[in-house]
Amino acid sequence: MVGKVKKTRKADLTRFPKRMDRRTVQQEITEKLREAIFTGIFQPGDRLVEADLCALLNVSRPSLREAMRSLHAERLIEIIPNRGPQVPILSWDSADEIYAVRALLEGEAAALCAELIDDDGMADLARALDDFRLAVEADEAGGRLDATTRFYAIILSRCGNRIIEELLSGLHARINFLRSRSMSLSGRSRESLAEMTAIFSAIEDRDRNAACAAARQHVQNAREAARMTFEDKEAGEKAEA
Amino acid sequence: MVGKVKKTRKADLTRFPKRMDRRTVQQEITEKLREAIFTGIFQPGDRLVEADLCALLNVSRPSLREAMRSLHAERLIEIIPNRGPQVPILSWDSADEIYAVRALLEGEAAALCAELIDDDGMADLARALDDFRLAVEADEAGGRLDATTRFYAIILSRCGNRIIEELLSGLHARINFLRSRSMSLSGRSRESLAEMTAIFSAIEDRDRNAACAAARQHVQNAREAARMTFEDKEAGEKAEA
DNA sequence: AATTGAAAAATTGTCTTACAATCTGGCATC
DNA sequence: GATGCCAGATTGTAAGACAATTTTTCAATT
Repeated sequence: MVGKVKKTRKADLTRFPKRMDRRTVQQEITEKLREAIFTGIFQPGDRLVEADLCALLNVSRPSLREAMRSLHAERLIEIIPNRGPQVPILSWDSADEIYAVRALLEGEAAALCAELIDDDGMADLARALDDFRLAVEADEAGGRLDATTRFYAIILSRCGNRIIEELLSGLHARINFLRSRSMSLSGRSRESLAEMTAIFSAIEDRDRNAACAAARQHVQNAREAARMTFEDKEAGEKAEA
Repeated sequence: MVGKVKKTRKADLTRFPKRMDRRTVQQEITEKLREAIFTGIFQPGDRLVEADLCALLNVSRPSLREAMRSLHAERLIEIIPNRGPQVPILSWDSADEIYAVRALLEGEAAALCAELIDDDGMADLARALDDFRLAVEADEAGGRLDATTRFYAIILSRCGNRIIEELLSGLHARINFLRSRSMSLSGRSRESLAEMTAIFSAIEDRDRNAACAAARQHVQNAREAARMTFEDKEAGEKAEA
């Protein structure tokens, strides 16, 4: 056996996807619940009662609880022992910290993207930006959020660093409800358009530093908008009490 | 009811910890398994068979599977459908991406720390650095890793941004086995000592930019050391085949 | 009227058992 | 040496059960 040479070479098929389409029940639950939190069907502070969700989703408790653990590790829910899971109420301080890290990571992503993106990617970016422009002019909230999400997804997928992509998508999920709230502030979408255009131009020019600065600026402005909705909400709650 | 004013004000006790010490079974399992991966008891590529672990830890399968979902969401294990969980084999490309993000985040953490740390924190940092120096001079591998971990934990806990702390501890867990490997390279610990001293000095001087640069440099050097152990290992594996 | 205390109900944490679906490895066959 | 098939191992999922804990209800008390 030693020193023997193989005559034919075979492909390493160990990593070939066996059943790509098949998704497990727990995966489906996790995705559905994540989506529900993401879109605001479950509001911050809502408790997620296991029995209710099992009945709703038609799954067993063990499967549901596994999904809960996944969401908990993603910080999309918090689990208080003997009390169960609930959607966390994000303080402004925490949200602010998330915006700070977003600025850092999105700046880096834009910079890397400026160095790495190809013509295909630029075409995709241009299309997303155009869609956003159209949605702003037509004043369609849904279209704006969708186009923004696509715009960023393209940058993240082309920045050459999957870890950045992974961390940012986690952070985005945690403050998504703020994004939809602040994006509806009057005038915010036109500012957004200008900022995103700046990012686009910098990437088009392959200007690493400009892309970083533009992306950071965009996050900083989004942070300001979010802060305003936070203050509004707190004022409203005080008036209520 | 409307317009009525409360006569007395009571503390909001809803968030008071009811039973701080009590930990659930699933929490304990998760921590034990995380620790086992962290310390290398489970090697990359190892499969984690549910039945075996249940017997080992004396817990039921549902509890174990919940723990697995947590670890999966933390990317400490991967779960292949119908094949089960296993410790991921990190490619150099992935590790490299992690080092890039570490440089970004640890640089920012050091910068923030330089602005925020108080005298207590500096004293803690000085102690950790001293311990590291002693461990280097005594050539104690365990002591070095321990002191390094403490040094960084202090910086992270004092940087004022919990998200950075959270993300970095996740990244550290994923490349911990590389850290212990590369830290045993000859001469690496003396370099580390110099780099950590530079970080310490910059923070002591409250020099934001210098702290950031020093921390980034430290990560870059650690990356280089890790790359070498990767090449060694690949060469070794080729020779074996 | 507000507070306290205890019983009742709801909910979670955990284990056990069960079984179908899928993967793995060995054996016979070509 | 390749192919096909069967048995064993392992995972995915469900259902049932029960103790521990929290929350609610409601009457008794100050």
